[in-house]
Amino acid sequence: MPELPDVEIFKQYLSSTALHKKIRSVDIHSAEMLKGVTAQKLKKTLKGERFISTRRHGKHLFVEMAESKKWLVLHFGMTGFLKYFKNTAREPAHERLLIHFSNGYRLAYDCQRKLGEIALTDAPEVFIQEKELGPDALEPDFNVDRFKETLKKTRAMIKSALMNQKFIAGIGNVYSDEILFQAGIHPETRSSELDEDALTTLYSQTKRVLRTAIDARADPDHLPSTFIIPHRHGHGTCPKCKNNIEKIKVGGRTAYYCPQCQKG
DNA sequence: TTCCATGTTCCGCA
DNA sequence: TTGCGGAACATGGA
Repeated sequence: MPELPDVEIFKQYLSSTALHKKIRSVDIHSAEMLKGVTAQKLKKTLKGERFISTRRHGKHLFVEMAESKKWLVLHFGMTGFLKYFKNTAREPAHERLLIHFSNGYRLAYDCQRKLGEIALTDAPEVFIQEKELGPDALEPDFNVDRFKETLKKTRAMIKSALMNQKFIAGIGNVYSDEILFQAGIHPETRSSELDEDALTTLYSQTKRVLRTAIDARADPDHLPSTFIIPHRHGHGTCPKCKNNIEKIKVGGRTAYYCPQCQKG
């Protein structure tokens, strides 16, 4: 489930495995996932390089190269993840990009449904601007005033507004449900109708939920029992009031919420 | 077999 | 004109 917390974990994973190692060769299995760069150009750019640093903005991961100073950009769609391995037995099933290092290890970008994206950019800032991405949900500069300002100016349903990457980068379907549950706000509430108190609560819960998820390594099994995410499938019950969780469509996406605890 | 899924983008309508 | 909301996209599992 690659939303902000998941991508943060991918960033930590890549940083602790694949940095500073020489890239011997690159295999591109699904060239249609490359955006704005040809397979030939990407291979040529990566070959002989070393990754030296990583950054994350919302759901995008940026990996800097030592020589060219360019950045590899990875977006994970609904099903993407990374795997660093040596044994072919550990090779994932839907590799779209495979980077071979001179130490014999490989870094696979696996994306079963191919809704992710592989790109190259001169700088993360340039990419973020071109994509018109909003501020990262966890960046310190994104304070309560900017959060309120952003959400007051749209009449979209609050769940849709939280998921709009041009407003705030990093929140997807699953964590928007969690944030709204923790804040006690109904997902279909019009964003512009939220009062100051509701917005203040929503802001602090946005930060808290995302940080808590990162601390849990974005693993649903490690999330607090007070979270709704573990009860998000099947016929779950609310961890606060024990009533049944409702499943509805909001802006075309599946939303789970507690009708008792989340009022419009 | 049909439906549904955590992602973004595109198009029609208000 | 702008922005919202549903459909489409690619693929596979229930």
